[in-house]
Amino acid sequence: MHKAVRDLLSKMDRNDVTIPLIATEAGVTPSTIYRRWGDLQELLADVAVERLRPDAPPKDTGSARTDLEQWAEQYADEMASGPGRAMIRDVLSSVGADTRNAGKCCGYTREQLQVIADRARDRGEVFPDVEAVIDEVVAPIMYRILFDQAPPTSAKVLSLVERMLPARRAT
Amino acid sequence: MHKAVRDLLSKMDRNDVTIPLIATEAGVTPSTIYRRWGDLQELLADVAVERLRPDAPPKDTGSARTDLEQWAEQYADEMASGPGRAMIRDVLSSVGADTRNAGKCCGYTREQLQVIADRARDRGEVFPDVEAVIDEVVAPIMYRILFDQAPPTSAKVLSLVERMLPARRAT
DNA sequence: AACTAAAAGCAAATTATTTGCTTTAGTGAC
DNA sequence: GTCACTAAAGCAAATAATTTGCTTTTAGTT
Repeated sequence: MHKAVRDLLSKMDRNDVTIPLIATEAGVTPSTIYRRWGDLQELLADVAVERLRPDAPPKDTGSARTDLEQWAEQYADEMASGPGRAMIRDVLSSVGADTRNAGKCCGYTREQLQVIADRARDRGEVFPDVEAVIDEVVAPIMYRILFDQAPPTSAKVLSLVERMLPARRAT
Repeated sequence: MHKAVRDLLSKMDRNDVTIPLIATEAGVTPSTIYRRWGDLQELLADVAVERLRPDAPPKDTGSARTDLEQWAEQYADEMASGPGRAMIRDVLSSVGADTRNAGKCCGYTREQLQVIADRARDRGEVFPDVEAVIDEVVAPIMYRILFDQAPPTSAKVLSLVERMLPARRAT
């Protein structure tokens, strides 16, 4: 079912996919989908959460600073892209008891940052608390993407990272 | 029309309001609404943006620090409440060309913060740039509300504010 | 008053959603 | 292996929402 949705989303406008369409694509009857998910919103949210799950830990670039820089830039790019924004919207739009969907995404981010933080500790580097990174790097990026006309530039993302970390030693 | 939607939202579950219902409440035919707004999402977004517009400038409490503290606490409370969260969701869910809706909300916030900043300047106080306040206070609050299980506590909000401002002099 | 353009009404056609009932597929007991 | 039993899926009819073409009203202009 998830595959059918992904296929359709890649082929057509997000506003044109309907449950009967997905059912046909998946070779299934619509009522099956209605009974399992309730409505399109929930199904799309489900698919979006899956697609937002990182498929690999952040790249190890040798230092916490560059790890975080690269991770943050990639995160910002992915989330600010058309598909990225659509997925975030889908996740946030699923109603009712489900703060769980959005919570999962936040959880993925925490896990990724924790990997970077653990590596930093293992190297003996100082590194801020993951929650602080969420407040000072992740949150501003996401806020700009969701509410602002222009997504954060690469320079902006880097400046957020710099603010988190101890001053760079002169080369 | 907006009034009809507000009345219905106060009476019943958000997931049970439909366009035909709103049309009846407003004494209007459904096709009128479909033609003007396209779908329920857009109409709800429209109403939500209106309700999110502040009805007064931030209270003048005598100092930039307390102005910002009080504003931030009220902002966090309103946005984290059930209705607040629903309105944010409605605003973010409106699709298509409309980053405009979310942009308006961001604009309201900017205006409010600018009032506080201008007052601070008039008093001769130092005060950070509004964009920095958005990054370091507003964004973390909103991120926690949208993605985290628990909304930010009052203490958390205050600590975000403190970080923005020059150290408080000992009394 | 007559003309015009935009908005609203109306109703038929289409499409999506819900629901009761039937069928199928999978699981464990014997 | 076969027989119940359960959970999920199919099917189809009923209901509800959405779209659309066309007519009517409304408000503004001459």
